[in-house]
Amino acid sequence: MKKQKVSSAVIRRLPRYFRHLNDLLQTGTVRISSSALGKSMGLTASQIRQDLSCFGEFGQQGYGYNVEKLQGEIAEILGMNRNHNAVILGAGNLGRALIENFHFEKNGFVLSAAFDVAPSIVGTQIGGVVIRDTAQLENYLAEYPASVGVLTVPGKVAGIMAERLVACGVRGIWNFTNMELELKEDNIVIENVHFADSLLALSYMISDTE
Amino acid sequence: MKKQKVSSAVIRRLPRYFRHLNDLLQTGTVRISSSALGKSMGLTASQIRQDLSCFGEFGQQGYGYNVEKLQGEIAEILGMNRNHNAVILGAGNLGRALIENFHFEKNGFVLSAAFDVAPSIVGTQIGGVVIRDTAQLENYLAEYPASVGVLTVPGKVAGIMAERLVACGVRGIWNFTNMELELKEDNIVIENVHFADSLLALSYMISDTE
DNA sequence: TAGATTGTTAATCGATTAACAATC
DNA sequence: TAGATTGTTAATCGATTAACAATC
Repeated sequence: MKKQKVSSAVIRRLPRYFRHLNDLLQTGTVRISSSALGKSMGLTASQIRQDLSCFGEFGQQGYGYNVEKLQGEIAEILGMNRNHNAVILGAGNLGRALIENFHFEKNGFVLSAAFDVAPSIVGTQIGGVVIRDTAQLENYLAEYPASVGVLTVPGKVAGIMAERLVACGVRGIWNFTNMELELKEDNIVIENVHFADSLLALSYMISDTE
Repeated sequence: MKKQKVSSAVIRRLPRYFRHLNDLLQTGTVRISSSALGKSMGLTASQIRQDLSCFGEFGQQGYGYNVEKLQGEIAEILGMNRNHNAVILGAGNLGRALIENFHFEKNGFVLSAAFDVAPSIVGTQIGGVVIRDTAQLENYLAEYPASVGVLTVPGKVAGIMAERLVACGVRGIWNFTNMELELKEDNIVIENVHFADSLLALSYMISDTE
């Protein structure tokens, strides 16, 4: 599907396009030009056209882009229509926050299960999702494969759990632990959400002026 | 302190340097060369030296860098020694996850208070932090100023709460809501943690190969 | 001292911006 | 049709990498 090697800068902008197009749809906007979209997102019109041209021709001269169509195209590019399944490992505070408040389905994912080691919560439900025993991870994923594992476990077991997920055929790991995962396998995608890195960048930026 | 305009790419790498140097300290490593550090981080030696040269001269020819000293310098650059205070707005799942599990103090921050609107939790403590009534935000911050506000409130009040924080003198906002904040004020730093953007980037990357 | 490694300048590479012919 | 706006090619800008004199 991909025409060429797409740079990571472009990939990181795609979800923002999707989000902004969503907003436009909400407000009933039917069409938008690259320059108008750019203005609202703080990008140049050129950059938007250049970005989109990595994937196809979605606009029309003299008209611009149909918002709904473009949003659909970007959803497709992002892989939102592939019925990706996800499982969460670790139903502590953060795991629960994701289970209850994060809208997996709005992002094209089905959260099929969550796992934890604490007997007190195994078997309970959170936000409609059953918490299973981590010991059952392999059994479960053998029956119900998932493409993404969400790591919200304590850092010290992050590496082990990551390898277990990969052994079960997971293609990507959404890593919320503060550990840098180093997998033996190739071609597994790791997406880190390092809170500390984010806060420290903020710290730098507010400490800047003096 | 800053010698020049530092690019955002460099700023984003600083926390990673800090983290890796921490790991090296843990394992008792005393010195390291740019090439060894680069190898372990997946960067070139050139890039590391180039990055560090934005801030000063921290190495020694023929020797490399003293790990402890370099870590200290980067902590200083990141503003980790400035006794930044933070307050959390919204003690739902995500807010609680941050209060209980995120180590603000390891990143140079003091989490001084949390706020919520739910009468059922106002006045209680979570992980040693008192949950206060959001109505008291202005009173509290007038007495105990904070440099960063953490937004873990529902998206629909994110904008309002952000403006209230800014009016109270906050310099930066750590935004965990899925809203794009647009402040009236200039020179306020917004650091977004958009879970959806992160998952969608992962979705793209695992959907890539076919 | 000789070997190692820095900080920095120059070269290369890639990403962003500008320009414009094509065309709705 | 005339005006608007695309997709794409060329120009510019910035970031990464390479090279090397300085020196510990």
